Amino acid sequence: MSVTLHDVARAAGVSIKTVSNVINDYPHVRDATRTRVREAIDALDYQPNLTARSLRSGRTGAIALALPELSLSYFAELADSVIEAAENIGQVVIIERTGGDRDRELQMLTSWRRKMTDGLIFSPLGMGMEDAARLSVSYPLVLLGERIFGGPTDHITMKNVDAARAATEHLIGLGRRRIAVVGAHKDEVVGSAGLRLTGYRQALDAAGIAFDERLIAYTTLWHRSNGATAMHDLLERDVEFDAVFGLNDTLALGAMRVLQESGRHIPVDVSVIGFDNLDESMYSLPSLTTVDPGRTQIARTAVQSIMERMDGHENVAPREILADFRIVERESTARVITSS
Amino acid sequence: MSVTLHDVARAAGVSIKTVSNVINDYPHVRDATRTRVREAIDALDYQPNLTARSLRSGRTGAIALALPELSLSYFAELADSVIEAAENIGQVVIIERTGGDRDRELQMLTSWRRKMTDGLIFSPLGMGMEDAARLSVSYPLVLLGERIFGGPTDHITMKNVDAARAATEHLIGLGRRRIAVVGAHKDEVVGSAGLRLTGYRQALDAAGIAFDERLIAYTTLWHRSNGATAMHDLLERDVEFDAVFGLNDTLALGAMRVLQESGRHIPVDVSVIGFDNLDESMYSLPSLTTVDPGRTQIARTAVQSIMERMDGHENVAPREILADFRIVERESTARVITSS
DNA sequence: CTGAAAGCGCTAACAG
DNA sequence: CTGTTAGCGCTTTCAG
Repeated sequence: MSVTLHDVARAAGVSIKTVSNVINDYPHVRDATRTRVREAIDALDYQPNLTARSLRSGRTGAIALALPELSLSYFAELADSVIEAAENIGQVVIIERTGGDRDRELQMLTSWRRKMTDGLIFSPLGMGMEDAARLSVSYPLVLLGERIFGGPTDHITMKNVDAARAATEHLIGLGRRRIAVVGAHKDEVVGSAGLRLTGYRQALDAAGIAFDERLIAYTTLWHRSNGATAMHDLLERDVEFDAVFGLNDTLALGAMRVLQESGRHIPVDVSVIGFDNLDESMYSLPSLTTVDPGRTQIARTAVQSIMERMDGHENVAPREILADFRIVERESTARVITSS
Repeated sequence: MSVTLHDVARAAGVSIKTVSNVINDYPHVRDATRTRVREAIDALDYQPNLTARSLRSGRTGAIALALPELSLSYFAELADSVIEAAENIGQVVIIERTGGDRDRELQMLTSWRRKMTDGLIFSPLGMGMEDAARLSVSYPLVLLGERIFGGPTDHITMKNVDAARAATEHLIGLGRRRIAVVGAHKDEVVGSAGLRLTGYRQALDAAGIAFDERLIAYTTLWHRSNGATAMHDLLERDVEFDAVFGLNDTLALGAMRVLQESGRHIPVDVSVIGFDNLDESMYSLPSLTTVDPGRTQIARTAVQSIMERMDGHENVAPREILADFRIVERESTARVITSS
């Protein structure tokens, strides 16, 4: 079997406590002893049993991350960021798929399997405001996303309204006045779509531009194909527009594609902006201007928050943290020099 | 603190052994006792401590999955499949990022953190054949991918050569004779690029079509933009072609894009096929014909293999398992009815 | 059919 | 500065 503290202790001719002290960098160990123990550890290739350590310490060193599915780019990149942030502080991440299904999300919250983790970073898609109370759990839980606000836990999300407003203002700053929106959800108030549409309207209002319902294209899902279909709708509607705000990058990419097929040139005829700053947006043709919603900050803060709640901050009031956003200017909104 | 076996035992008026028996569905428990214990469990909302169970049983219920990064769609979807497969048999998955870096991959193999898992599903990108011996480890390890063959562990991968050959034959079957390849790697023999190019050449040979070096476009990375750039190269090369084989979907998607911009119609002027069957290939315009490399089967088999190696099959000789592939026909290779 | 008790490998009081 | 010892919560012989 695997080598234990006892084996090392015997080999080094000390007690297991001393070995433990060396391993945990406990200061009061004589140098000679320390090196002797170190040698024994190396010789035997001793590796601590993390399970035993967990049982003793009550910590597992693992964080659960529950999200809809990794085949959605946004969540894949979110997971990547969370794993990286966790790794930086020596934690590992267990990923759980909910499929965006409300029942599975609720189930997740009380799952046995959660017991092997120190906390849960939870990104629901199916749950709504009416489920907020269910987030009251006895372990560190951090909520992500735009489905539930004002819940009983720390909530880390992006400045959807402000960022969408800034994105729209960016287009307005380019001289655009007829700005189409791709991916809106009918009658949604919270939720990414609702909040971002609010930001859009705020920017319009501030600039004195009238809101035109005909410029809004609705989709239920946010895949590339939905962006494409929405753009087809817009083109058929025969309404003029000189810019497009894709409510996320995937939509914008799909819309951009159809725009180009229709013979319009981006960014000369139409400027396009997205939201999410996915990796692939950097590589599209033209590259896509987008809103970086601060994913790494969200990930880092989420992990940090779990750790804080673990050691003593259990009773601090729930916090609402909004990550800083940033417009990433790329080719799709380049200023075009027109010869006059 | 949390409720333990003792608490339940006390509440039910039995010993902890009996409670344990009930929890583990041990058959020889009197019905009356069983229900009494069940009630106590419900009343106290008892949940077993998985860490303690792990310490005792020597199993953690978690599998590690080491891969380059989740922002690459292929790996995101692979991870999704592995998580799903693991979930089906009650295991969770810890994802580790290597960035495709050889040193980090080697490090992964001996990491302390691996100790919290029952085994490792390992998808290297930086390591090569010369590192095969490093895969000799004392825990269940399953190798994925095309970097190392004939190593000391179970290896699950796809039929790269056969599938690439079938993809090429699919194009030939459409009447195509000048088939360009996007994403080749210079002088590579193993590795996805090398193997798939071999399959391509086999199909050509079998059909009596001469290999033309000018139809091969090389790229180092396999992003969309690389597919686009490669296609630009091909077009500038001024060489005729009537079909494109993207060595993966991402490349094919990028290439398709540039083809369309150049005024060529897919599939009328040029047929395009990819490799990987990513989710997004279903939603492109036109939708992309591709090779489904059997990702779910790979994931399922990998998880299964870890479990088998855990209980007794330690000494079975390493197996090389190739998943079944399948051509997924979509619009990009639709047969075009030409009026003659 | 059920109970007592040992022990998985580790950490942390508490002694010395 | 180092050793002894008592558990963390569970499973599992071994007795009854």
